Amino acid sequence: MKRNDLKGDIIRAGFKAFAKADYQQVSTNQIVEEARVSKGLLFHYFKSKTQLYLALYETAWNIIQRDTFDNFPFANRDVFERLKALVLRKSAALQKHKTLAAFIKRVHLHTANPDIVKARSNIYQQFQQRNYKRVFDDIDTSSFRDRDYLDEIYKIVTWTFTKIHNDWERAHVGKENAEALTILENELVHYTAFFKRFFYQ
Amino acid sequence: MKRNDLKGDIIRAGFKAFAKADYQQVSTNQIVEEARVSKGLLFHYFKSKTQLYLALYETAWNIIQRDTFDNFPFANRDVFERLKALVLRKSAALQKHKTLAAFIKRVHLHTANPDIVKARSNIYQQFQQRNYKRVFDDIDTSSFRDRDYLDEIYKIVTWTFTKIHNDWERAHVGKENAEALTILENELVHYTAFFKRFFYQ
Amino acid sequence: MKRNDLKGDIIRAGFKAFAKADYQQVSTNQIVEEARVSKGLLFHYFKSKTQLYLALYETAWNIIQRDTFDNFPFANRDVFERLKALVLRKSAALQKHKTLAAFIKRVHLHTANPDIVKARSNIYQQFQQRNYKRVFDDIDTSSFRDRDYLDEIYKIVTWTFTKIHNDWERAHVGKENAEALTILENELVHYTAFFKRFFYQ
Amino acid sequence: MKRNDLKGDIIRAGFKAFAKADYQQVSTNQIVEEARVSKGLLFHYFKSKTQLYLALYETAWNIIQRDTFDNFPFANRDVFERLKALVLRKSAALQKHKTLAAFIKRVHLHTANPDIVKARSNIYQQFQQRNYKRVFDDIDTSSFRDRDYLDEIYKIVTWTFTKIHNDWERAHVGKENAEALTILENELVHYTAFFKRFFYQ
DNA sequence: CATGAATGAGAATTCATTCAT
DNA sequence: TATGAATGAATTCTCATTCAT
Repeated sequence: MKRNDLKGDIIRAGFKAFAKADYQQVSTNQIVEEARVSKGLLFHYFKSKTQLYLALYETAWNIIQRDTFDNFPFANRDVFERLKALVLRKSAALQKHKTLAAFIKRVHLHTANPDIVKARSNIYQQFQQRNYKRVFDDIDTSSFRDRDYLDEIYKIVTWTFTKIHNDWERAHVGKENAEALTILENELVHYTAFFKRFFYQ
Repeated sequence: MKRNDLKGDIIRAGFKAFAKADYQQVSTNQIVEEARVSKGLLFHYFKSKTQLYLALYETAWNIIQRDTFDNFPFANRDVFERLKALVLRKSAALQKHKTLAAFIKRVHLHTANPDIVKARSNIYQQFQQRNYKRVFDDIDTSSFRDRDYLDEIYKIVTWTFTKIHNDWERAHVGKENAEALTILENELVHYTAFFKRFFYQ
Repeated sequence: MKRNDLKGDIIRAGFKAFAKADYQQVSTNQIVEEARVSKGLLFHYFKSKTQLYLALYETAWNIIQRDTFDNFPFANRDVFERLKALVLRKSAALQKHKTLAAFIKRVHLHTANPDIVKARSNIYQQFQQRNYKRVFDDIDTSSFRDRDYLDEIYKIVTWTFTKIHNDWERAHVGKENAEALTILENELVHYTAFFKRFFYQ
Repeated sequence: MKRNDLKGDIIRAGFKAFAKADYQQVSTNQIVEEARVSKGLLFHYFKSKTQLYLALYETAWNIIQRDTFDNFPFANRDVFERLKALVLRKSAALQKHKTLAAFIKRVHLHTANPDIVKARSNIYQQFQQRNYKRVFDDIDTSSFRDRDYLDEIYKIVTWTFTKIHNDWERAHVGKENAEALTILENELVHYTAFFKRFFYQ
């Protein structure tokens, strides 16, 4: 742990600024002032404002992912339980890191710069793929009624949970209490039971 | 019809520019160049870029509203039919004025400037109120089974139609054919029948 | 004649600065400070530093050309005399406008920016063409021994005079006295006589 | 031969960069990146960008000089033959080291920084003096018709050969074949014979 | 109503140089 | 020797707004 983590200061200042305002609206001046760092240092670590923005985005997902998969119940090899845990833990992580959550939301809203849009969706897809690879790894398929339709089932479950999560997020936007998470959990538990009933023997 | 409608030129150039790019992204220079008008004239008619933006927003809704209520079937005093017509005609108007539709969508996405956000939602609410006042004016309530619950019924119908419209819009974003409108109409017709069945005698 | 010719001030400051130092070495800051003008005004009149540079180059040649052809002895329809006058008057004009001469020399030395190099040589060629078109207009060819070789003769004379001028310029670089011009004139007179002797009847 | 010749890497990278672009145009960053060396090391070996530039210039001439005088025919004590050999071997050395040749040309074009201009011409003169001192050392003057005019003769020959070399260089700029060198040699041989005829008994 | 000259703060980025390790 | 973090002034260019005419 370095005494002077100026790069970290820049990153933190960047999250703070870009969580509150749009890419365009935030100036590199603001960031270096907030970070109490020279103008040059920002461009020493990140070769442009755009690169900084994208690096922050990647860092944000890294943090969320780390929290999501830290102590993840991989022991449970049931696919529905795993997906439920993924959605729930990711939501919890985002609620824990409010600045990151706000930042990520803003990045997704950003449409002005096409290069950013493209790079952002590449980064996002990479994280998604990596997550699902881990979640679907070493799944126990023995309980399934009909193993010929595993792919379809996986997709339907993934989409359903995603939709449930999105609706919940929209409904609880800005709210941060634990109660909201319980509501989400109940919803997921309900559908998990539903899926097991239909797809398991 | 004036020979030189320079204010109109500014407005048209504004719609064009702000439909393609965000508030921040568009410069007043771009607009006056597109409008082939002097810099000063823009600030003569609109005292700031923000005021221009908001004036355009108001103008956009005025145009949509004019189209919506031109030849509106006020003769039909049935509340469900009127609401159905409102939604349908507004959708048609937005499909007709594609630039305005794109512009309005962008304005609603804009979050950077809080003053703009506030003023925009005031304008929007005013239009909504005025619309519903006209639609609910001189309604024939004689068919209702129970007139004690009119308020609740009105709200439910309004919300339902709004939701149907939003879902339809998301599903047909960018598409512009008449077929899409027919789909919306069928949906609305279906629910109109439904409401009549339950709420009328 | 405007009281406040700020654009002119920028141009004069530009000539002064770019005559003393290379394109890169001169900052737009220096120029606006020298011209006592706001930063924005430079970019109001010239959309970039490069455009300013090229506009100055064109302006410089315009001035030299004006001086060269002001009261030009077009009455004399002898091609050799005209060419002699062209070279001599151009040299005199450059000696009169020392800053312009220094500026032009620097522009020709500039090799760093390929866009500038290309645009500069286009401008230069245009001026050359225009000059020669005027000089060769309405020439009296009756004295020529053999009119079949007019093109070749014109070229040889032009090249010879150009070479004489270049050698003279290199030899008298920086010197500014009238004596130097006399030397050039004598040289040109000498060759003019030579050409007439061989090419006229 | 050291394993890690980092100073040499910097020098090579410097030649490469400054051969392609002007002093101003090349950044120390470019050089250290090309040399795969840290920023600090450049300033450890060369205390400033200017000092690096001048050190490179001196190094370049050292290399050219080494090649020129390696196996130089000092056995031949005839002054004309020695001068001929000097010009010819220097030209050959520059054709062999194309990057150095390009670099030296650029340095000579540089006018922006007066300190550099001054220091560069000092270095150049030193090399010239040293060269001529070696060439004129232990010359056999016994063949001369009249030894009172040795100084003048030396100067005339030196200037003549220099002029021949310059003209040849301008005519063959960029060309790199051995044929060009032969042309230069023939020219020099011719004038050497001429000088001997007039100045020897 | 109409022009466009004029402003100046502020934007992103570059760069030679220093210095602690 | 060797690293690369750190600096901050300087660079070109943008832009909303004002104002005299």
